[in-house]
Amino acid sequence: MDTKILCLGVLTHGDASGYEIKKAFEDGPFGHIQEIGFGSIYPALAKLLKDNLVTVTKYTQEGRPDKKVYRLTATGRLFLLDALDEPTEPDKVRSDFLFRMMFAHLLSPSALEAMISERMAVLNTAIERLEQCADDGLAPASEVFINGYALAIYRAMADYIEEHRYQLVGASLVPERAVAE
Amino acid sequence: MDTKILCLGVLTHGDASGYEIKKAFEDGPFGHIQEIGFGSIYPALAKLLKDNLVTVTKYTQEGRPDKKVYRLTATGRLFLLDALDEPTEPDKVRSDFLFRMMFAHLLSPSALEAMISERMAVLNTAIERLEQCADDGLAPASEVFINGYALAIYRAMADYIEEHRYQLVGASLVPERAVAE
DNA sequence: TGTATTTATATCATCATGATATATATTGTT
DNA sequence: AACAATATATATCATGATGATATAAATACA
Repeated sequence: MDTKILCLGVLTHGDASGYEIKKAFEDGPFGHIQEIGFGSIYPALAKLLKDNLVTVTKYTQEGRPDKKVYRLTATGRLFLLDALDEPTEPDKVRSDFLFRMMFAHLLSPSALEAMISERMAVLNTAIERLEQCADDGLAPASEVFINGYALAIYRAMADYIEEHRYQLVGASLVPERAVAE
Repeated sequence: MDTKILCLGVLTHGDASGYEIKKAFEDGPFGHIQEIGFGSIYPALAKLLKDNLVTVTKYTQEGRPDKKVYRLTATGRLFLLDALDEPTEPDKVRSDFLFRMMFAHLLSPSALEAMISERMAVLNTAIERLEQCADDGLAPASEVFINGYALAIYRAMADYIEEHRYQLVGASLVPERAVAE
């Protein structure tokens, strides 16, 4: 599932520029799937254009750079559908936070507490935002499903951390006791 | 948080070869943090060695290639501690599965059902494995915390999908109804 | 007996990441 | 009103990650 397919996916929701595609993976409907950067998007769009999977229209603007709006072609739509038929790759996760928790016993209790509190703040912000857009009503079924899924996971994370954080902080305070037993 | 730091982290648990470091990120204690491949590990170990953050001992074996076992140096340990003090980067996720769910309305109901069922099977296998090693007892606090965290998330995913899968399959069966309303 | 998996390292082309450059309009703050 | 920060918009670059491939033999499994 490379950036080309991700771009084609966003373009099924309507024509878009590279900038708008990135936004779709930040706050937009694709926001909980993954992040992508300009360094991936612009080369991907160039390749898609070369292979006639998208077309482009330039809008010259005063002051700002030309806005290049891309549109899916019929070939591009078929290409996406073929990609969706291929085996689903397993989810990939990269958690800096969990890596740090592996070394809770090497951190000072205050540093550990700060990390956990910061993480809780991030999670609670995400939860609040999702709870608000849950009442929008008119979103398509897939978006409702994904927003609910993300909300369920964030809640599970926050609940678990809240309930078990003192196990970690306790272990960091009295490591010698665990060894003695 | 690059591969060098990840390798140093594993080496705090004891000397290891590149092969063993990879295993630690598959089934081992670092299994829920992220995946790394040989293509990242071997160059990272070479750089760590050059910077005197690790040492290496070669074990010549008959038939097999030399096993190169790496050991953390005092400098390496400090380097890791410094890295843990830097700001925690946000978690990164890449979900091929969720991307496909965004296009539930473009898939045949049977293909969609197959994807969801496969996903549930993967999740249930992971849950069973985690439930078994939850009874091990003698693991350090950090590993217990992370295993419990992973288990909570997998359960939340499986529960949510099980409860809401028919919303997606229903929408894929009767898309014309949603448009008409 | 034959096949698949595990042990073990290494390299390579391709792709992604994150930083940086450029330039202006808009919004927010003191 | 002046100033700073953010949003709009594209593009490139060095560095690093990914996944595939090569090599080779022991062990487990059918």
